[in-house]
Amino acid sequence: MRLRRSDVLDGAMRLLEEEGLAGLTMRRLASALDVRPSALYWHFADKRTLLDAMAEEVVSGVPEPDASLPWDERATALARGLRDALRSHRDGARLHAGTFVDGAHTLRVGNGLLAAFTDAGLPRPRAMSTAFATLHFVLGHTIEEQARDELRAAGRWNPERAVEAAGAFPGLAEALADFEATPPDTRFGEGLGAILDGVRLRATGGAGHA
Amino acid sequence: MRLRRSDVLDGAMRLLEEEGLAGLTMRRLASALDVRPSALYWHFADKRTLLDAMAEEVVSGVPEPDASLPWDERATALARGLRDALRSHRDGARLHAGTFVDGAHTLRVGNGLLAAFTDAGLPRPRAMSTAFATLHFVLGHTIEEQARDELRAAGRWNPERAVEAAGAFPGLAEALADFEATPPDTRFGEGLGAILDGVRLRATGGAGHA
DNA sequence: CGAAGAACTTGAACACCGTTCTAGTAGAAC
DNA sequence: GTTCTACTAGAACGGTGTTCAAGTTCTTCG
Repeated sequence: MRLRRSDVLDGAMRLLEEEGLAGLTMRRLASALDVRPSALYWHFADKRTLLDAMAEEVVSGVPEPDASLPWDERATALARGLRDALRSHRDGARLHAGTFVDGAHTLRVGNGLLAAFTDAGLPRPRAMSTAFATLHFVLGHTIEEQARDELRAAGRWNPERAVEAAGAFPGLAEALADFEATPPDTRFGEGLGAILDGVRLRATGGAGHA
Repeated sequence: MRLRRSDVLDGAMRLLEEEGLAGLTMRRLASALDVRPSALYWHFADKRTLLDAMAEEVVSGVPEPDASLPWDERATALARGLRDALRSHRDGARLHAGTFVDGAHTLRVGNGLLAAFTDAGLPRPRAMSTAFATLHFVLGHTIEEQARDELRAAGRWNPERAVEAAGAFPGLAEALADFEATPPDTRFGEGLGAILDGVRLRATGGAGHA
């Protein structure tokens, strides 16, 4: 019963769920697999390589949307699929940050968005920039979403400090209250909708400046 | 010549520039300040607290745009200001990720965007969601931008693997070439422009679905 | 001026971490 | 059944964040 590369990867994913990214150490992983730490280094050159493989594993879960759907539904499916994939693993977004454009599956999602936006009528370079902007929005949103969850779970989340800080700038307290009151799902949909509406306006020739 | 809290913070910012986030350790910081590590813990409860203060320091550099400007110029100034602030420090984006909505200055920028979007004509909850979507786009974009720089500097950037992976999906190689060919500034402007055009369309009542 | 108390630092230790190395064992191929 | 490869054990190296009792320096006040 030897150890295989896939065993290490699976064990790492399981450990991530239980302990979070900070608790995922080579030593803990080794002992969970009932093996000495040095054995892991036969299968993965170093921890960074293992984390990269894990990140790729996460994104491989994003389904490919039906090509017959209209462009906006395809784009929505990809963006939501990526968010769901990241959220379905603890610290999934932070795990993925930094390995962003690299990796076959990430590029696959990016390419799907690119196709959707060219189908919408955007010229190629603009469609490409918008596709990656969408990826960046999803990543940024999910990082913050999960960071919030993690902080709350660890008891490090102190609303009173934010409220106190709010007093220093006009309108901040209300903005904060609005932010707290709106569920992440809704905020995500609104942000994505703004981008898609931007594509719609630009596809019809009414391009703004930035 | 005692050590003050601001000395520690300044020293940490300087060390970040020289060594990067991974090289920023309490021991190195202490020896740079000519002090024993435990002395730092008088001024900051732990490393996390120090990193939070550093993140806040970074964002404090975002200038407040002239209130008399039209909404879209104000939004552009804030988004670009945040990107520049993050980029003006090594690993600035990664440092900031995870501490996102917290912090007075981050909320100040978010609030400025909110004001811009309500002035554009968006109803309040929608303006708020879009403001944070913009923040998330900026963060995601800059994380990837700096990660790329850092990987390239460390010699971990291998284009051939990405190109090889590109072969597996139709159209991927071209997308990748486009991505590489477009400067980050342009990509950033296009992404931001899409969001702002989305606001324009939505402000005139032509709201899409997401 | 001198004592009292607060502010701050030291030095040593604790329990971890990623990684490397040599020596050795188990499995597959012939 | 031997040989070669794939894989693992064990021990060590040089780090890491953090804690704590003991000591020092500075400030304040009688």
